[in-house]
Amino acid sequence: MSSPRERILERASILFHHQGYNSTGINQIISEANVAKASFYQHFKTKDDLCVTFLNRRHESWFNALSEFTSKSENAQEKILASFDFIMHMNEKENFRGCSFLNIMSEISKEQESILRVIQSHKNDLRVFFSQLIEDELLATHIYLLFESSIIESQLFESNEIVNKSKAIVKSII
Amino acid sequence: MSSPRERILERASILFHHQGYNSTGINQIISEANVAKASFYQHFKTKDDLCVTFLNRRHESWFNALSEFTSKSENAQEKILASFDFIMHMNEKENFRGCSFLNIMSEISKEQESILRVIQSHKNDLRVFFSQLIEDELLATHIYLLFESSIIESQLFESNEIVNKSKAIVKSII
DNA sequence: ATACATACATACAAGTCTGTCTATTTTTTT
DNA sequence: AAAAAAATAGACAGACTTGTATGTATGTAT
Repeated sequence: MSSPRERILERASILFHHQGYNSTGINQIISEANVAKASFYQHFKTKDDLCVTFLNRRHESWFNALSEFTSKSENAQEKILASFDFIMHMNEKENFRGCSFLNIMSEISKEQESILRVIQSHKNDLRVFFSQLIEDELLATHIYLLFESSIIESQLFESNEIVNKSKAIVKSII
Repeated sequence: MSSPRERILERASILFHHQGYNSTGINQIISEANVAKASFYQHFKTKDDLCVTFLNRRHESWFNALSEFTSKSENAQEKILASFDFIMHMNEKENFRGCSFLNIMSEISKEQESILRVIQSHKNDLRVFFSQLIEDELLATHIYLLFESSIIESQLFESNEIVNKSKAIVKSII
C-alpha cells in the first residue's frame, strides 16, 4: 500500500475532479484514503494547500498525457489536430468532467490567490504549447481559444460533437 | 421597498455572481435581503429552485443587455464585433466574474439536472444569436466558440487583452 | 536499547449548511 | 370591520465543514 500522502492525493484527485472542490470535504478524502485526520494535517497545511499540490500534479500528468498522445503525429499540423482528439479521448475517459483547472477557477474566490496562480500558469503553458507549433502568434492564440472552448462546450453538452466541429474549423485555418 | 421575493432574487443575483453558488448560503441571502427564512421557503421550494429562477432571470436580462448593446450596429459584421465589446463592457462592470452560467456549471453535480438544463438552453440561445447573424453555420459556430473562450480567458487572467485579440481574429474571418 | 519520525484513532471547537416549525404581526381583500 | 393571506422573528434539527488537540502505536535509525 502506498504512503498516506500518496493515498490522500490519489483520492483527492478523483473526488475533486468528480464532485468539485468545494463539494469535497477533508473528512471524505481521509476516510476513503484510509488516513487519519492528524496525518492529513501533517502533510498539508490546509485544504487549499492540498488543492495546490493536486493541481500541480495534474498539470504534470495532463501535459505528459498530451505529449504522449500527440507524439505519434509527425508534423505540427497533425499535432494540433491530435490535441483535439486528445480532448475527446479525455472526455470519454473522464465522463465529460471538463478541465479541473477551469472548474476550480469557477469555484474559488479572489482571495485564494495561490490556487489561481497555478491555474493561470497551467493555461499559460498550454498557450506556449501551441505557440511552439505555430509561427504566427495570432494563429496560435486562435487555436488556443478554440481548444479552450472545445473543452468547456463538450463538458456543458456532454458530447464530443462540438469538439469535432472545432477540429474541422482548426483544419481549415492551419 | 420591493417584495420579499424580489429582494431575495436581487440579493441572490449579486451574491451568486460574486461569491459563487455553493459559497453563498441561504442565511446570508435572507439576512441581506431582510427577509425571514420562512418567507424564503414560501417562495422557493429549495436553494436549487432559487438558482433556476435566478438563471432564468439572468438569461433574460443578459440577452436584453446584449441586444441593446449591439442594436447600435447597423450590419451583421458590426453586430458580431460589438458583441465582443459587450464582453469587455460586462467584464469591467462586473469585475471579471465571468459567465454565471458557466461558473455554476462547474459547481453543480450531474444530479442537479434542472439547473443544467437552464444553462444548456441559455448557451443554445447564444448560438442561435450568432446563427441569425451569419449564413454559414460553421462560421457561426466558430464565432460562438471564440466568444465563449473570450469570456473564460478574460475571467481567468482578469484582463480584456485576450478579448481584443479574439475580436481581431473574428474581424479577420468574417 | 533508546530516540525519533510517522501514523494512528478519536474527541472537540466553532462554525457552517439546508430546511422545518411555531407563534406573532402586518397587509390585503372581501 | 372581519376574514384571509402574507410576512415576520427566531428556535430548532441534524448534518455538515475545517482545523486542533491528546494520547497511543509502530517502524526505523543510531
